[in-house]
Amino acid sequence: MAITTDAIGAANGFAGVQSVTRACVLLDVLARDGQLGVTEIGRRCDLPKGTVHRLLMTLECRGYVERAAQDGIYRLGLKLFELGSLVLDRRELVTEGRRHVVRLMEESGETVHLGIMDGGHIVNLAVQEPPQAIRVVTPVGGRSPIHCTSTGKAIAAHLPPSDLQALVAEYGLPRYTANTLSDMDVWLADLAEVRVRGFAVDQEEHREGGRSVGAPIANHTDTVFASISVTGPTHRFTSEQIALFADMVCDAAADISRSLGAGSQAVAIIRGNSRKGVIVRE
Amino acid sequence: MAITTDAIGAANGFAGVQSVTRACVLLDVLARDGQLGVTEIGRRCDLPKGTVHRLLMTLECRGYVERAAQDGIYRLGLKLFELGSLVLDRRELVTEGRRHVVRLMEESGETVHLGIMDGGHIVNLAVQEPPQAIRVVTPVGGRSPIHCTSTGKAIAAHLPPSDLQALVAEYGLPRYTANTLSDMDVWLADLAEVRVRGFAVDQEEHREGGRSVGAPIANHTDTVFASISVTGPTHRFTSEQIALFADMVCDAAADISRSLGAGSQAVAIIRGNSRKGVIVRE
DNA sequence: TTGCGGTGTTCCGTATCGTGGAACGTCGTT
DNA sequence: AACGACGTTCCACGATACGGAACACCGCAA
Repeated sequence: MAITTDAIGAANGFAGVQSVTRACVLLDVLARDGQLGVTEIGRRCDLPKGTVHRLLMTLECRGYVERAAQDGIYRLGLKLFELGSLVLDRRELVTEGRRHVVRLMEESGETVHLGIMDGGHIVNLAVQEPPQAIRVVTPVGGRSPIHCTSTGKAIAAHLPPSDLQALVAEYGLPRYTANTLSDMDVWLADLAEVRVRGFAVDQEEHREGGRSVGAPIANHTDTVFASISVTGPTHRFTSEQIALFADMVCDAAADISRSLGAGSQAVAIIRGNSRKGVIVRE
Repeated sequence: MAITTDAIGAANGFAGVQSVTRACVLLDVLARDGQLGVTEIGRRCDLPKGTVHRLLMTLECRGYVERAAQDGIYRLGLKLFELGSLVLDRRELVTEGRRHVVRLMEESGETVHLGIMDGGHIVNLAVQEPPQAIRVVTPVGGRSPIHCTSTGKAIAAHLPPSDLQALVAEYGLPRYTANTLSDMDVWLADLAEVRVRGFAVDQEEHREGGRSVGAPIANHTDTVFASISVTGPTHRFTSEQIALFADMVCDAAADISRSLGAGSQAVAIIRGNSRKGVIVRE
């Protein structure tokens, strides 16, 4: 499937500056498919060779792409890494959250994710994997769906209904496993439960054999904008374990929120009204 | 000073696609100065408001920039973080090197840098800081000069003379401290010494009060392309300590090179012909 | 309230600029 | 030697981005 120039929120007519949009598409293609030649890139995004070549040269001048010395194969450049690192530096969330992420990993012995919402998806800002043999691996910077992960649902639960409608209208509730909540009403009911409990649970809704527990993080304006979660194989996520993990995750989320300046009432909401147990689908 | 649209290697006439180059400049400005409004960005890169606004909207559609909800202030977007993370995933160097970086930090008790050369500078791909109170802090993704850091000199020492000439012709040997080697001949002599010893030493040449020891890393084509170093305050880098650090750093560099598939003769070169001591400038 | 200086945003005629097809040079393979 | 596939260069055309100016909106001060 060719990556198109359709913009993210292009319901309106604005398509953006053509060549800039195209340059972005080239980067998307390189991000998805690794390293490619001019012709191949042209094929994948329906552009003539000449155009692709010109755009790539421009991006190369700026360090956004680079090419293997001999064969003229292009790949993403270090400039992107440089800019990407700057993005995180500006987000106190990561500096504040990192030690909690590590501690939570050590406490739980499972993979910990710290995520933020961006354009209908969850972006993993930090990941800490346990030294376990069987563990979940998700790359830093990777994106996860919002409707079937505990990080996603922890945030979604605190979004205004209109935003949820808009999100679902745009992305739908695509099915990943047999357990994915792909019905709007069921999903909304689950989110309501998340609000009551204070934490979200993903029971193999995203990946077969994987469960996770996540809690929301609020900032100084008392708005939920991020979340933290532990993830692991189903057999280590029994009802009792989930209850234990939930306590740890909520504590961590509350700590991070406080250190970001969230008010005590927001923290109380995060911690949930009741810690009633989770019914595990066996 | 306004950031211009001059390309990196624009000795030739090719200036790139105008709007793409401009978009890159906008990102550079945002990277340097944090978050800015449309007018201010326009001022800093000499573009009319309308143009800046149109370009920013395009970049926003793609997630390369984002804006605070209320005030229309732009900043770098998470898409850049996403792409930046991918750049590293593709570089086996980082996955192979990270555990060595951590081990070296623990062994030495000092800050460890893993760097690669890009466009006349060293980019720090990984940094590990010790839990010391006094320590060197350099952000991941940050750039360092090549002529006055141990990471830089470790790589430069194994570059062909013509490349060195070209680098100096373009960037010069700017002085950072009183110790900076800013004379070409002196610098080349230092690099020759690096080749003999197998490791490079920076004696407050980059930062007042900071010393570092670095060794080159070769890949499967037996080409030096990266380096690893320990950095710390001068008082912890005596002649004896430097000798100890040098052993550790060279071992780590050799290990990483081997795991990247470097041949044994390349590793031998990296390890240097003689480990004769370093004369410390007091 | 009424201005004012500062934003961000939109508009539209113009000519600049990017476009893309086709031709070229250069490999490696048959 | 001929082919195919690649990256690169070229150039006339016209679509496209440009940018100045007008607009809308705020917060502030008089």
